Amino acid sequence: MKIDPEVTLSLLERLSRIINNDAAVSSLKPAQWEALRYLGKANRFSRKPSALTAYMGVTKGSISQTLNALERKALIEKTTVMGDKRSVTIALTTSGRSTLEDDPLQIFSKAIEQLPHHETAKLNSLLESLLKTALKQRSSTPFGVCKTCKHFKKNAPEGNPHQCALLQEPLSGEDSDMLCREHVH
Amino acid sequence: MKIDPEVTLSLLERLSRIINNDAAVSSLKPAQWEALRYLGKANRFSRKPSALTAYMGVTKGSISQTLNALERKALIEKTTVMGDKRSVTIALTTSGRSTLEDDPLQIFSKAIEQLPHHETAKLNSLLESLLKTALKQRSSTPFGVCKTCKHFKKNAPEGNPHQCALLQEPLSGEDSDMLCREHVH
DNA sequence: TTAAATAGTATCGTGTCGATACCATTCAAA
DNA sequence: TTTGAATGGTATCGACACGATACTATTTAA
Repeated sequence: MKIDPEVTLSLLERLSRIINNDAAVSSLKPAQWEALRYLGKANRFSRKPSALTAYMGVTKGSISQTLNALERKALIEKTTVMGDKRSVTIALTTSGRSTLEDDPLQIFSKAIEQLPHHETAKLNSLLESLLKTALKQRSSTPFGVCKTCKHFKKNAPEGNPHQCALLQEPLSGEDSDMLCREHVH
Repeated sequence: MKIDPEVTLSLLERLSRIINNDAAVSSLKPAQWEALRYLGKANRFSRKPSALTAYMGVTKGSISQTLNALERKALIEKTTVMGDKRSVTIALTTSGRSTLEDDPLQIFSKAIEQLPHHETAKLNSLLESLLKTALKQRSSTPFGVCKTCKHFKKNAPEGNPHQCALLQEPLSGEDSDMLCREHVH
């Protein structure tokens, strides 16, 4: 007996709509939520408009607007990075960080937590394979965390616990758990 | 060891964005695609603006606009239903039906088809439980197909193969595979 | 030293969404 | 039977999201 992909597709579609529109009620719009979430877990090389552009898969113009909105609401701060005057680094404000605590997406957290662990792992790998399929089509990248990256050098010799071999930058333990735009498996 | 729901959440979030924005490229916008998809698989009691409103979880004003757009593009047709002059029934045009053939969401179909069947079933049930959690919060309904409904009377006596006990209406075999707003498990 | 690439911003038009106001029609209750 | 509420839809407004385009400033390469 053949299982119809339609069913799965349909479930994904409805779930997507809900996740993407959670914001309708709250103070932030969907794109703003997603940007804020990203900025909350991206490492310092990746808290930039260009990285966010790649992550969200929209044009830089749109990102610029979304970031403007977040800045007007005092949830983020932009600072021109030293070394390259064109570039901008984004930091969450205290207010931004506390806003993230009330993420409407958390209603799903409980549902996910209630699943048996091995099922969660299974779900993750299935979702990941779907995501990869889609990302491949738009030649985008999955944005993993440093400690699972090819360039991650654990316990690098020079004082700092770890290091990124690609960017030649030290990584703290906390850094290693953050998303990076350069992530490679 | 505890598995972090963050990971699952993050995957769902990105997947949602992609699914919800697939439309950016194509001729139809996300909301229009979703409405068209729904209308393509909803039974005759459910091809109405009010049912679509419940399905998509947005206000009737928004639905009205989206349907206007689809009508302008000649993908659907509205006809006032006999019996209640306020009510409207929507039908896909030939053009609408052929548009559905090129649904951008189909890139996922292949990925899903490649999964082992028991995994697809597992994925479905996991997604379904997540969806239900979210729908419960907004006191909405899952919109199942007739043949899995409490009100479904298989092989009803009166000539027509099946029947809906709630609406007291005959159901063809094809009908029984369509979505209904009245669906109850 | 100039040309191209890069990082961002600004502006426009279309679409989405909630909110509100509105219009018929149907239904219920007095 | 009238009359008032509920129902099913539409129209319009303002905020935001998005792609497209045009633009600026800086960096890099030739």
